[in-house]
Amino acid sequence: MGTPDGESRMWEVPSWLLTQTAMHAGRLVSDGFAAVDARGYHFRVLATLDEHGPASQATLGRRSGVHLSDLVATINELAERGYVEREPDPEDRRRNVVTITVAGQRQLRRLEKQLVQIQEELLAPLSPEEREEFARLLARLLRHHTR
Amino acid sequence: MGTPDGESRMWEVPSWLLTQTAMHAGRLVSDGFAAVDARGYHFRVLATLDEHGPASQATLGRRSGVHLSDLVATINELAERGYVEREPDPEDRRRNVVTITVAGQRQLRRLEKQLVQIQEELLAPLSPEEREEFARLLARLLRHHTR
DNA sequence: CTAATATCAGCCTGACTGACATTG
DNA sequence: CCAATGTCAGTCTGGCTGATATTA
Repeated sequence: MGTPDGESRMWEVPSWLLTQTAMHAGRLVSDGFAAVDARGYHFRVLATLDEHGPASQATLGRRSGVHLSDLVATINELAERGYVEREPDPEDRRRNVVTITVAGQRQLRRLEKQLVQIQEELLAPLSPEEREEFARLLARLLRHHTR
Repeated sequence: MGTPDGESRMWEVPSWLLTQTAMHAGRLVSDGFAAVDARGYHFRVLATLDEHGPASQATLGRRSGVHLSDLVATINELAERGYVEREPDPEDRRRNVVTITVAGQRQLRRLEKQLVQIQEELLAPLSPEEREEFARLLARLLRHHTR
């Protein structure tokens, strides 16, 4: 693949640079997570549970930004692996209370470690100052496009 | 959506900033292209045809970086709209020769115009110098991750 | 009756894999 | 027989939509 002729003009289009680079980042992330039998949603859900404690799926969805429908599958996967427990709430029988387990906390730490390493790989060619500038610019764009 | 609690720590993770921002960029691009009844692959294929002239699908795939399998569908769509013509190559009957039409060139110009406008929207909060720095950093990362 | 909650099935873009038939 | 070409079906991640059933 590399840089086929037809793609050459793309290197002047910021949106192209952005989405392409993001694709590589996405691969690094999903590969890194796959190495510990996880995927992106696992981290977000475990991190949210760890930070805020047990919650219903609806609350968890609101806090983590993961869609309710996706949350169902994610919690299935996490529960299968013993990283969370899903129990009916006796106070409101519509709800499931989801709780992170000790094994889940261990897994979260593994995921955090992976994430650090992934950032290193992703930003390898940039100096510390450039990395900061890069993050700063991205954050500004992201803030602007998320109201 | 905005910034739910569980996402707050994400704002320190460059890969997250990158993929999220790219998601917004991707939406801008596909919305902008959809406004002229197109999608991303259309631009890449039309631009390649315009730059290099008629080619077989295999060649076109190599030049544009679009996968052969996706190219089939893309050319179907472009041909339906009258933007390209697909004819069997009399010299090698395995091949189709794909040619951009005059209407296709008009469409390409529309897409290019959209693309310029999209960059403006995407980079709105950045100064000209910041935009350049941003593109420069992205290009360096992308080059590094594409061997 | 309405609202919240959980579940399930399905869609979308872009990149990609694998199978297959035709032709060189 | 092998290689190139075109086609088709299907996979994946993340973010969605919509329908449905249960319970408050």
